[in-house]
Amino acid sequence: MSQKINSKPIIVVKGQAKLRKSDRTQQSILDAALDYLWTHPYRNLTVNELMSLAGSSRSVFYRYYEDLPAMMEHLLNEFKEKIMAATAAWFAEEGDPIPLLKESLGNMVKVSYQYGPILRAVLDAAPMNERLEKAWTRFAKGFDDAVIHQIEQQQKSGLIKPFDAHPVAMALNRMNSEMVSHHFGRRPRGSQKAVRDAIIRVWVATLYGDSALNTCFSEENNLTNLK
Amino acid sequence: MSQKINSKPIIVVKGQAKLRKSDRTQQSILDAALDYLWTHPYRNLTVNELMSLAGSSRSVFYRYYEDLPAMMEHLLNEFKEKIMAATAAWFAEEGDPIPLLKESLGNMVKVSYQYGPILRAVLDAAPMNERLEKAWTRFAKGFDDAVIHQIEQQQKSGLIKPFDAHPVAMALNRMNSEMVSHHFGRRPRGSQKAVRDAIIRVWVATLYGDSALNTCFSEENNLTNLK
DNA sequence: TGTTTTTTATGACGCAGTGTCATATATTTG
DNA sequence: CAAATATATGACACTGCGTCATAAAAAACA
Repeated sequence: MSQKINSKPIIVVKGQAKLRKSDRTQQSILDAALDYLWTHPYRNLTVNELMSLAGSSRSVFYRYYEDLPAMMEHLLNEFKEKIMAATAAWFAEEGDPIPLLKESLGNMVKVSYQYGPILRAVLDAAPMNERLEKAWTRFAKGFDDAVIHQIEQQQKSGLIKPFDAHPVAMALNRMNSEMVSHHFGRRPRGSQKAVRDAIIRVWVATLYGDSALNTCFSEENNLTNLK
Repeated sequence: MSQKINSKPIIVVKGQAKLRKSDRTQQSILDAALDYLWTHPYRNLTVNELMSLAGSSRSVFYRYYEDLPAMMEHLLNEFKEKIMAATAAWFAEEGDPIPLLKESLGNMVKVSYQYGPILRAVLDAAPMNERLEKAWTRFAKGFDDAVIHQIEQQQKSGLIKPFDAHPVAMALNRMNSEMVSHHFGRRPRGSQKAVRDAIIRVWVATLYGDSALNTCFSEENNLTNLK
């Protein structure tokens, strides 16, 4: 069972916000986890190893998280917020859908590049643990539903040809997560541009046709220049 | 370490090919594994559980496989052969590429439908074990390379527009494995037709453009009718 | 067939990692 | 600075793994 942690307001000393000990400990655990996951696979992470890096004894961990998958779920939720904010454009339903889709996918790639190991570790860990698997499934389904809705909306207005949006949305989303997890999940990371271009190509060709693609890749200048 | 298993020729009794005891034991292990994986996730499979189902004691298992991931690698290799044979058409480089691609993808879906839990279990187990992860990576890379080659070939002949084939091939292949693993990996399985149509749509739109798609889904009759 | 040789199966062992205590030590509060 | 509360610790039992020495059996030989 995960324990209750005191979460009273922080104390302010000399104008510096001083966090509670518990908050600092928790942060040191998360920092250690991130550090570790940038260079090692999730499967090799043990509570012992993690807490040595974090600078506390093993059993302290269980005061903060039920187990490692629970900690990963925490990291997944942080990632979720970032990715939701980053992809909002296409879902906003106002403006030209094709540039908006490009923007959303580009931002998705950018955020994933930054938080790569979190996504990778979650994807790696999910099949090992029922709770985390469900958390990931919920996250993915939320995304699927949003994309399905968007496709169906634009099918009504004739922008997208009619087809069963459900499996296509799933296919495209799974492709995205696998691509970014594979390319950005561990150092050295792959090329952001190559991944973004490939993803945009597949999405745009599938949803809007290859004519839209031409406009897409002829004027590459309007994309932030990335290495 | 995995042990050496006697592999002398089989004995024939009363016209019936009688397998060695060791062969029968190994088969009973694989059968039990398959039975199990149709209804339970890989993460819950223990050597104890498996060998109870197979009808031998736990340590017998280690005479046949180094560990569970090694057994999964064995199953992956069986799957690999089936899927290679099933998708040969598009790679054969003779005939009209678009119907051939449709055929290959359709067969891929059909075979995956049949051996769903193997693929799912391999994908689930791979991140837990370095050896199996490498085996899966090798398998996936082989497929990627074949698709890359095929795309580049058809780009030269002008059939496919020019773009970086590498990440696109990867994206499409990962999409495929995630889709079939998700839909066919456990009972009740999803609709074969929905998955196949979605996959074909994305591949054809991406590689050959949406004009090719029209020909594709207007004459659905030439596909074997599946539920 | 019966006997020897080889193959296959078993239960017991030590190991690594987990999650949970009762207890000790810090930290915050008044 | 003392009381109250929150946090950290080491030791414990438990599960599943992989490896033995040894027992049982199947196959080979005669």
